[in-house]
Amino acid sequence: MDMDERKLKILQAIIQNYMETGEPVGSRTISKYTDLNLSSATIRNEMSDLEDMGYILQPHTSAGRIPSDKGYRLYVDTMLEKKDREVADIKDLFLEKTDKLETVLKQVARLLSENTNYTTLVSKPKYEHKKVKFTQLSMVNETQLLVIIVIEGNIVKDKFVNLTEPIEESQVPQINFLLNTALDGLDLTEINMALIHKMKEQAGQYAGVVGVILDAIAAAVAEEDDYVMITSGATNILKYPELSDKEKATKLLSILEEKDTLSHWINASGDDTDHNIQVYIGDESPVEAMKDCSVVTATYHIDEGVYGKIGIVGPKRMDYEKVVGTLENTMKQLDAIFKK
Amino acid sequence: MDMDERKLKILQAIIQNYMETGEPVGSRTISKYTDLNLSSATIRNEMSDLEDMGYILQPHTSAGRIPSDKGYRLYVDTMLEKKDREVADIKDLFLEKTDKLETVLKQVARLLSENTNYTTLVSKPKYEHKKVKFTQLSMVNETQLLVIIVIEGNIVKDKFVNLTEPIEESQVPQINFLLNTALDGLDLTEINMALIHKMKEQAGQYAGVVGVILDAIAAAVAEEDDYVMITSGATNILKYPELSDKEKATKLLSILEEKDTLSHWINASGDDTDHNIQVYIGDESPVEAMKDCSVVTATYHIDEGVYGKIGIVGPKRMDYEKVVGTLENTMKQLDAIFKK
DNA sequence: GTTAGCACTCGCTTTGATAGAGTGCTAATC
DNA sequence: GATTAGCACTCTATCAAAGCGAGTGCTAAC
Repeated sequence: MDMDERKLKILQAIIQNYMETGEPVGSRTISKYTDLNLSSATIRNEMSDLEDMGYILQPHTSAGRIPSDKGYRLYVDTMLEKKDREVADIKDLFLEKTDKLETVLKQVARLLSENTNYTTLVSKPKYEHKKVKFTQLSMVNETQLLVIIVIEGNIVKDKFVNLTEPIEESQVPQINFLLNTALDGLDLTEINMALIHKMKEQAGQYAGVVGVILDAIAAAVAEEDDYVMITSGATNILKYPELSDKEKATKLLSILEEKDTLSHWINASGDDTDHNIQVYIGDESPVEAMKDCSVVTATYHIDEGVYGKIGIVGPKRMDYEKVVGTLENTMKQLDAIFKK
Repeated sequence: MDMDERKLKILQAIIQNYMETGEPVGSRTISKYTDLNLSSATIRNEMSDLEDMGYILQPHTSAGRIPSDKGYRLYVDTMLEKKDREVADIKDLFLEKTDKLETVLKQVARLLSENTNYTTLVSKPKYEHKKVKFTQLSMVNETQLLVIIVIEGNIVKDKFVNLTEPIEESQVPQINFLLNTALDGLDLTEINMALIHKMKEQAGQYAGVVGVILDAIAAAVAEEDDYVMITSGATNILKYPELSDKEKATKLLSILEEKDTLSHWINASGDDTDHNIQVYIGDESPVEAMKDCSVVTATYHIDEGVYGKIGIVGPKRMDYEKVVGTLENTMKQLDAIFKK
């Protein structure tokens, strides 16, 4: 038994109807559904075939059919029509290019979740392999320094350092210079024990201070894992009956609140240049609690090698056309903003 | 009709039983409940009185009684026993005093929500009336500067500034000095249009640059409102049947996600020195969506005049003793850490 | 003042009956 | 050979009736 044009049309009709209503779709519904003028009996035969092929399934004997994961997959792969989706101009959110990246990402997340009525995840960009642009030391008092580290992509990290022995204000510029010459152009991953050791040796009289500062820098840089996911519209989950029973909702919301699992997964998927859009349907997602959801992800690029991901989570019957379109548009806008 | 010892005991028994089970409490239950050896009939008479006085109410004619807001209020005001509550040492969360305040607060929130099984809110401290400690300019490239502002309490703000005309590296220290002399010891609220105007005049040849920088500083300082609430354990809400029906849960979780309303309320309540613990039962809370909850708040102090609030949100039948005790202990620990 | 006893109320659960949506199969039709 | 009308069948969802049980209020006795 193989697929033909008519079966595809019927499958599409089932999926579209199910997306709107969330109820199993019966043969009579499809029969009345314009275009293909077929009786419900014929549709029934075709549906029976589609079920055998695994594209749809029946919740119980006397119910209509709903799409299976395989059905959705076919739909997403071959039946999506691309239309231009309007998204409010992100540029307007971005008052100046100097604004905090985090603020912008939060607003993008909010925009997307309000626009789609699904939940939005945004991962802050990873900058593992970025280089140190410069560091800046400031003296707070004679035993405390403030270290500022600026990384490519204008990411700013700050850290206070308590010194074991007091230093003179006049020494600060020298130490600062020492640090900058040593760290200039270094990859963040290169700031490790070996480097710290080596630099201490070169630091001569400042060995002690420099050691403490480097430790602080390493700590500050490592801190990035701290808070890498932004979520918005988590409560949208509760709008969809198939996700909102207590047990599922609790699991989902917990996962969203924790952020750990998500951030691992979403970052693990790696850089797929070209801000490829990926669709994970049900079990295709590696996160157990999301097996009743679909997730659409996209990659945005801030700078060469600095990228993050945006994900939209909704029920399997989410409006893929809208979500994919909206994400594509958003990516285009983000790229335009960052590329300049 | 007035209150006597016995009525109080009965009320207490009702409340405690209801807290455990969440079910209306009947006269027979209380009758079997040790101490006061009274038959269910007597208890019934007393309960009828307590109902007339407004301390308890009946969901329907043939059900037991549940405490009213007034009942809880009496309980909280007069019947709480203080016991020392153990909370994991917060000091251990705090690896060094140099750690980011936000990180610590997040961990405190998490600790509290896990400890109590309720939802925890933490507001970041307001620093409206704090003074500028110093600013530090760094040159990124010839038309871009990085401004760092350090405020009392070691709060660090950063902001990139795009210049309309390029400057020389050698000018940066001079401008920096100019800024520092002018801003040193200023209250943040004093950084306003008038000041900016005045400073521009004094800045002579640097008027343009200084103006742009001051605007940026004003913007950076204003940004604080951005993200002042931390929440943890929001999904705990769903553990309590009286809060977890779809409608209530959606409202509550939305409020928690938005954070705006909460932050207004929790900050509006002002500084009540002595980290006073406040209990809001049901309607006593000004937030409509929380009328089925109770909220316990406490104030922590980071520094003279720099304080934030911690709130714990749960069902009205929350374990007030535990929550109040835990919060008191937590406050003591936080104070000990910050005071030194 | 306390308590035993009893009639009564009311929500929750179970049961059974019914309606309705949908199917699969068969036989007739195109 | 493909399509369709027709029918028996299945399964769920809904509703009412019945019974249960927890709890009450009141009265009369202790």
